[in-house]
Amino acid sequence: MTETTETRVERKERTRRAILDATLVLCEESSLVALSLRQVAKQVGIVPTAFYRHFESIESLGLALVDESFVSLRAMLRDVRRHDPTYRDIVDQSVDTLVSHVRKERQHFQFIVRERAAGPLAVRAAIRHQIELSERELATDLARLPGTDTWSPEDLQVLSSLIVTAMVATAEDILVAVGRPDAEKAVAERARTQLRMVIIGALNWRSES
Amino acid sequence: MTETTETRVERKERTRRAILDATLVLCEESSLVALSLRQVAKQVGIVPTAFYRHFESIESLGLALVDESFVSLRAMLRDVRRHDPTYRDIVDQSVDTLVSHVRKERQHFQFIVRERAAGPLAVRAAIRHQIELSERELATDLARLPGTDTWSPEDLQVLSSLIVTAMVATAEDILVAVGRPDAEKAVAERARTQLRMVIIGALNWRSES
DNA sequence: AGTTTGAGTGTACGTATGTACACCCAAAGC
DNA sequence: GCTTTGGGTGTACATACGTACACTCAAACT
Repeated sequence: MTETTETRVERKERTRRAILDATLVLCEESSLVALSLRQVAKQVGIVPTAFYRHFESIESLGLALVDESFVSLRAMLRDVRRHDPTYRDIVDQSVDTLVSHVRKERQHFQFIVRERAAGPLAVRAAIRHQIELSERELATDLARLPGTDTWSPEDLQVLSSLIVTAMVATAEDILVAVGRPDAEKAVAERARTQLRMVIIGALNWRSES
Repeated sequence: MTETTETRVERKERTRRAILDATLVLCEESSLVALSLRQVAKQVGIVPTAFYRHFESIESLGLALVDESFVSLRAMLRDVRRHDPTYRDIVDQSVDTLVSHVRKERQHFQFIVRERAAGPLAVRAAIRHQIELSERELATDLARLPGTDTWSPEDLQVLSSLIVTAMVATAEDILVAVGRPDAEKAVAERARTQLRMVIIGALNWRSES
């Protein structure tokens, strides 16, 4: 018998976490907009009305999950940045990091990918905003790389938007392929090739326009 | 008084259409998985049980809408193909065609974009399959263009997947920007730049690997 | 003309939904 | 020690849900 007398805030935090986790589980095969407060409560093991002690609506629950998801996503981006930027290796590193993070944070990625297109309006807006922030971060990173000296800020932004789009699509494909190692490898290989194509296009860009 | 005595199949087809249209309207601010048969019936103006005369479930309704949506999408792709392939103009043509088709078939695009990520399993699978077909079609088109003679079929497939991904993302952005002409222009301009970057990358590809 | 067919109706059910309200009781604060 | 606070409970209700079943009635078939 582990007699851990919990403090009040600890207990509250624990059920809050349980609600977030339960929602991620339930969202694996549905979506926030098709999720009822009662389903969540049942999954958590609390009575429906207790839900309101933590969130005022499913929508605000969703916003909390968006914040949480992007915390781990930013951790991933920091991982990518930590490695030194040799042009060839940066691609392998980035894709590998993406694959492993999607696997580790499967539920969060799935949540983001799904609610980005189908969630409540405020949730969709929040995700769009976060992705836009990521694009800007990537743009400033790209600006530090050799060969981008002559680029305009606008073109850098456009390029990073293209890269983020491709990586989001790759994350989606990994989620579909998860559990089938050969399919996962194929997705990763394709992502690497696409990134290289984009980089080559970028390196030859200014000389063209 | 227009006394058009309808034939029986005409009448059936008319309510079937009404159901499809009503669903597209209701899906504009929600999703198939959050849609009830009764909502659809009410919107159409029939009694709930009458729904079953046309579809056996919301899911099969969704599959019908997927088919329908991709008919118009393929019409768009035919439009793109009709124009002669000068490398510079092909980009402008394609993006313009995309923008105008998304505007004209707004509901269908919105439906596809949303249900692709959040719809019932079978619907998601159907959409993935259709997009994969589009990628392959694009790949065979690309193979006919000058400069791709030395390409492997795999690389062509990878390239067209990248292009389709970018165009899907562009369609999403147009849907968000719709009604704000300046935002629409910005999205179109960005899509053009991205397509050019990709093409430049592609043209310099074989010499790299 | 008489019969069959089938889209659409109306009623009826068990179940799930969001939320209001009064309640409990242990940790927190005095 | 007594009071306050607040997470969690239980009951209750109006509403919405999917679907079963028995029905109508005009077009279609014979």
